Amino acid sequence: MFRLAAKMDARSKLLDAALSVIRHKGYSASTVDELCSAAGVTKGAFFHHFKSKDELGVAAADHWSATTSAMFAEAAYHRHADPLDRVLAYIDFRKSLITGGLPDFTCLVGTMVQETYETAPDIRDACDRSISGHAATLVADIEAAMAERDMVATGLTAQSLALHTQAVLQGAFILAKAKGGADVAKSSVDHLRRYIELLFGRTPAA
Amino acid sequence: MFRLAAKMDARSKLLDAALSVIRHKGYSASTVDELCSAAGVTKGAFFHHFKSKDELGVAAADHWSATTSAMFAEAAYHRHADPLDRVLAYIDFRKSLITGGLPDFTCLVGTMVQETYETAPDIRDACDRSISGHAATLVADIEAAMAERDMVATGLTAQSLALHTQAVLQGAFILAKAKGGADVAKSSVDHLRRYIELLFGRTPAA
DNA sequence: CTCGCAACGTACCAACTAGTCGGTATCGAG
DNA sequence: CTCGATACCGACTAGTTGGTACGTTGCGAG
Repeated sequence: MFRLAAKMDARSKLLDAALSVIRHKGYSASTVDELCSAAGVTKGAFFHHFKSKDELGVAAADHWSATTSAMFAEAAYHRHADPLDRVLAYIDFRKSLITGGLPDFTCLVGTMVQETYETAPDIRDACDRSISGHAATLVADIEAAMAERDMVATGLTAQSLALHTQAVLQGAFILAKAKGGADVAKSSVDHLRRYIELLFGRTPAA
Repeated sequence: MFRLAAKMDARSKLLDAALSVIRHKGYSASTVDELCSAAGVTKGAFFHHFKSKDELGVAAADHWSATTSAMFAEAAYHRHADPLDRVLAYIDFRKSLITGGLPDFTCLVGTMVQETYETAPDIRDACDRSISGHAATLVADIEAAMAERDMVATGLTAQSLALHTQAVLQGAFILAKAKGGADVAKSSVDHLRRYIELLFGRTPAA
């Protein structure tokens, strides 16, 4: 039979709990027991669904990718006619997401990859898939915007600019965590927007 | 008597070891035992110098600040006559540091703050001091460059641009860790340079 | 209904964790 | 020399860690 999960099963509860707990405390400091109690599930259920803590880490990153990509796919910034407008609207959308508590708007995979890039290659790969996969959704629009302005000869690639947007966002989250507030992050996103406006020859707003 | 430390004492060895071990495995995953054996020191020495693991975390962040700030103070990028040239040379310098293995060029405090921003306020503050303090060393040059071009009215502040440079660097490190290579990071630093060139009305090189 | 299997729950363990505690070595002051 | 203080050692502990063993429940197939 197929698995429509009308009722939330232990696996889903664990994955959702993982997103929250790991974003609060980091991956290593998140214990299996804590993950279980946050999910309202016993340890037996945990190791029934995941062979190890690391396997949950991979699944959590994949779950994060699925959740966020669904959210961005539905977002309104795609509706602009001009490709550059879509890119700028994406940035604005990202900025609008920076609200509430730090664990609510920071990135799970950005946090996890810092702790696991050397010790858990599977998790690192899952984090890379998440970040690079999301960046890839921007490439087409950036490429179209570049083509309209024959910027191809500049040596600058759409792929590299797409990755740069993610770097700025990840860095903005780190600064926000260090300073304990969201303002720095928003300000950095403003700089990113201004960069793209300047790059594509549009006069910055403010 | 004053403490000239002709011979490396246990405290210094522990701090140096901490920089290395934590950059490899993150803060939480770095155990006290491992820190000790990496430093060639016993556990007794550890808890003689530090009341707790968290206290070492704070000391490690401070030690990182001291080490890096000494290095940047001596660097050649200060020697340019024009303030904007100094800022751009700083960026080039940062890019030139991105070589070798990932644990060698990534940032200790950027790694630590992600794991501890909620659970260990003392460590978070130490990380903030390190990042914000380093950013502050750029403010004067950015301000001078802005003044020369009467950019003050734009609402853009030197402080915010200085912090943005750090955000880009931190984000570049995360991307590098995710992709397992330094190239993404360098590319992001190139974007940062181009932004500043465009912002200050200088034609980008490549 | 029975069978079988996936989805859990409970009790448990070996290894590891941060931190302690009594002891020793060294060194400068008096 | 003695005295005291600082630096360091290493065995120990109480609690925690990821992971296991085994029992129970529920549910769809035949």
